[in-house]
Amino acid sequence: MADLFVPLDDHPAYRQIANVIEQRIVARSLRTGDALPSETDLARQFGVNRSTIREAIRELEIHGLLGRVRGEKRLRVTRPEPGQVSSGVSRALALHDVTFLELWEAMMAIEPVAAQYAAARRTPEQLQDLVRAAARFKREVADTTAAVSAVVDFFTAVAAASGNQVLALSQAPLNRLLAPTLTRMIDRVPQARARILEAQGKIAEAIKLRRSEQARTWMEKHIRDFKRGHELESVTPKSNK
Amino acid sequence: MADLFVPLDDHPAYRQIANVIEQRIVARSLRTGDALPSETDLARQFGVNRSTIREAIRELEIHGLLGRVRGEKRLRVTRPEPGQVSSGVSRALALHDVTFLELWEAMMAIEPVAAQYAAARRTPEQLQDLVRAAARFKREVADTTAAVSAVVDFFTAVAAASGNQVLALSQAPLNRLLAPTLTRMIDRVPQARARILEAQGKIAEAIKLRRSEQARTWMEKHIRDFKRGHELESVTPKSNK
DNA sequence: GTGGCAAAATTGTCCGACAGTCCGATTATC
DNA sequence: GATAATCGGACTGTCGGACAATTTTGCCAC
Repeated sequence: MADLFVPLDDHPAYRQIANVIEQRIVARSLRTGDALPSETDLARQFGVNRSTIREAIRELEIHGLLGRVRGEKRLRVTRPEPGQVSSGVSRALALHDVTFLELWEAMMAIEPVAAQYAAARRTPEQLQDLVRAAARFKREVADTTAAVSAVVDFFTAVAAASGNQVLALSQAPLNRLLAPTLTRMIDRVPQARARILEAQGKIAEAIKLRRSEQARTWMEKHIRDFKRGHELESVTPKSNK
Repeated sequence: MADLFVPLDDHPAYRQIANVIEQRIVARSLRTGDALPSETDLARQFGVNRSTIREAIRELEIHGLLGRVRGEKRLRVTRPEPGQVSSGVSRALALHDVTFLELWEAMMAIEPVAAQYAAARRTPEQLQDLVRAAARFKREVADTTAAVSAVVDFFTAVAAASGNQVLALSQAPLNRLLAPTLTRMIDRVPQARARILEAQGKIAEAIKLRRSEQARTWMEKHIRDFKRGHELESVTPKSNK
């Protein structure tokens, strides 16, 4: 079944070069923060033209392996940040026309667990971030855009507090997908804001008091609410179209 | 917490161009399969040099939004495939030095749920893929590399069968992280192979019979085994170093 | 050392060019 | 008439060189 030969694809020089540099980075031979040689120098070392180097660099830059600190010129090795990486994932998902149900199921799988671990492991700073996001929601509850953004930040803060980078990175793309749906929902379902407020309060409280189980079950309720909200919003298609 | 304004970094022309094209794609104004104009033509349309266009294109190509069918020259709009996207995520995670525990917790959150939905929704083809991966493990059980790859394929097949693209895409990066650990474990812990074999059998059976709960609990056991295996392997540091 | 300044280096962009290859149309062959 | 060989054009990958804008560096005075 599996083909005997794989097509040799990597031919383009810029891709090969990108791979070489990438391997250096993952092998830690080039370490985070190290500055890279200049493009001209790289071109000389690899024996190719600068244009070619540039295309290779672009690839790594996009993957978040290379970057420059604001206003600086020299390129240096950086660690890919969750936000950067996850944006690619969420765009991919958006293009695949994920349904709300798919998103919801994934959230249901991840968020409660994240909340549970957050209760167990959160640092004071992480707790503060989380509380602050909740406070922001409360304060900006009338402004839909700000409120939605606060909800997203709350989820992000919980995931960060879970002390698990894998969960955090898995969760990040979900946020971006949630935002549009949530915006509609929050506007059309009157009780949504109050329920979010309550849930965030309970979850934050549980995480503060290090009650893992409570954090988990409240997060479950919270997410379940989203589904109910979505259903309510869907069967009330009054004002659109 | 979140900054109110993002610094407008997009200055470089190649980035702006990339963004413009990207927006066209996500807005479906350019649709999957559509062929793009040639680089020369794009350069003309945007009023920039071809080199600049190339750098922009590279960006989209890497994100999986653009690609070319093997051996074809024209660039066309493609949908980012999970494999492509997830490789970025797993590389990012690897660079962040995720621990086995972090990985395990995430697997524990996602895989059982995926198995559960797979039992409910799998198509005959998906079932077949899954069974085939299990069979491959059984057959190649002696060859560590092949066996590990079969395990990964099994997980992938379960996730695909879940009928949930978000879960599938969340799960994909975990595989690549699992492989190295699993390789060591499977070699050092004698009973590992037998347990994997049994678990895969039970899970496949449950999915075949559409027993959601059973699929879920067996997957949980399966994943738990990994943790035990990892602990066993860790406290038996005989042959290395 | 600190500050300031001019020179050197570096990046983003442009122009022009060429070999290798893919595509489409034309022509030759059965 | 259908298929196969052929040819020219179009396009990509890569190259070399060039230039303005900005950053970094080396140096000098304080």
